[in-house]
Amino acid sequence: MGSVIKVFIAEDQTMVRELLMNLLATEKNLEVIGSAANGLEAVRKINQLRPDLLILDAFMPGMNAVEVFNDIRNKLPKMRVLIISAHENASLVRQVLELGIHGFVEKSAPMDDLLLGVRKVAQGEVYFGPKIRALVRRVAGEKIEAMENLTNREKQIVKMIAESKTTKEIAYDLEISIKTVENHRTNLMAKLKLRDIAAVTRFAIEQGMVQTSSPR
Amino acid sequence: MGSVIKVFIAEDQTMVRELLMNLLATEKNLEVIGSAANGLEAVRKINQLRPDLLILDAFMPGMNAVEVFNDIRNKLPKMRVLIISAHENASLVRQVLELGIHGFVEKSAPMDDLLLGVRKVAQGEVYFGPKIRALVRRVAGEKIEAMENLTNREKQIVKMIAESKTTKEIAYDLEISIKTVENHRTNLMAKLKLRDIAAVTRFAIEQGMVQTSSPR
DNA sequence: TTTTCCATGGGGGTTATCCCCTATCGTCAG
DNA sequence: CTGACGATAGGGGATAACCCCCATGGAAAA
Repeated sequence: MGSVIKVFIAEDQTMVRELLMNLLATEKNLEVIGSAANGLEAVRKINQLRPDLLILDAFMPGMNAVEVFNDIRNKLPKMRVLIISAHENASLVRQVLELGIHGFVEKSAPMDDLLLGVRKVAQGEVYFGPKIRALVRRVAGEKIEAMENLTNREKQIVKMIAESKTTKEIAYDLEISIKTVENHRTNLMAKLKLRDIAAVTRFAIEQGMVQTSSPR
Repeated sequence: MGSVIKVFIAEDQTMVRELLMNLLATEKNLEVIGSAANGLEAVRKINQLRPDLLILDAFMPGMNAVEVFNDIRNKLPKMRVLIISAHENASLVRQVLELGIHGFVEKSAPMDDLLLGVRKVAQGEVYFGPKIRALVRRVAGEKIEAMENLTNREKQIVKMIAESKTTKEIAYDLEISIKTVENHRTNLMAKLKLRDIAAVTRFAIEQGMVQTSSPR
């Protein structure tokens, strides 16, 4: 590969964004062609600029990395993606693996690991930071597995329960009977081995399905 | 102030830490005398190095900024502290204000605001980033105030509810009658304007009273 | 083609939550 | 001293949550 690789940076933390831009400016073969500080801006600019490599912060205002990726993957199937994240979130890591994203580095990693990740992913290889590798090993099981056992309907209802919706309201919203919602609730709680609404709510928050600052 | 200000940086994100160290190295009057990537390491080194200015990440592995500050405030009462945070957490901002910390800048703020914050706090002034200022205005009233209106008994019970304890279990644990617990629950929910367990759970998590990974 | 899984709906019951009330006793501030 | 507040305890009732059970139709997998 002799040509220059066009890089786009999507990162809401100004400090990190600036650092990356300065850092990559000194790299041969790389050219930073743009940046964004939130998900929507990122999607718009990426579609326009069509970079070869996207460095994407895991959590940005509005959209997370997976949502951004889903919005652009079909339009730019050859683009390579490196996720950087402040948190080693098990659920996110799993989604990232499933989506076939090429790299994931935690922000607490040494700078060398970050640069290595950028270079590897830029060259078409795959790279995961040390903590992410450890997490992938450790986490193969646990709640993520339980989460996978939930049907789409059940996931939908977990979220609504954690948002303080009552069974009646859920039934109305989904246009199904109260009894069906009760059955789904019973089944999902059994699968997750949870016994009450408080536990379901904690689970949903942990999985990033709802925020603490939900309505009501 | 003609003398050189000794700065210590506590930040787990390597990128941000490196950026700050490089950035502050070019500042006159400032000298970076050390850094740490987690709370314990920070406390140890700060006690040893006795910096004049501490730049402290809000959330680090093991201890958060408030815990670190509480550990060192009495030993180094004249040290100035600037918090930097990726999240604009209402509860944290309130604690920070109460503790008399001198500055708080969000990581998504422009670099100019960050540098301004460092300079102001270093010079003995107070500085809060744009989003933090907005948050303080917006939030001065809402849930934080409500939280303050809770009695100790009520706070205790909020926590237990969010930990999936039933009314009966709470009554047993606190050695009071079920009816008293119900009354406390009713009162606290009215004060917080919450209508069900899911909302109480989200509130408790938001306030840092419980973790999502609670038992059960 | 069976079998398995999912979504749907219901019967029937126990327990917990949620919402009104009233009331006593002690403490602390005005 | 009086009034406000917090912690305690209770009555009574409506609704929601929680836990079994069973059944059906469709889709997907074996």
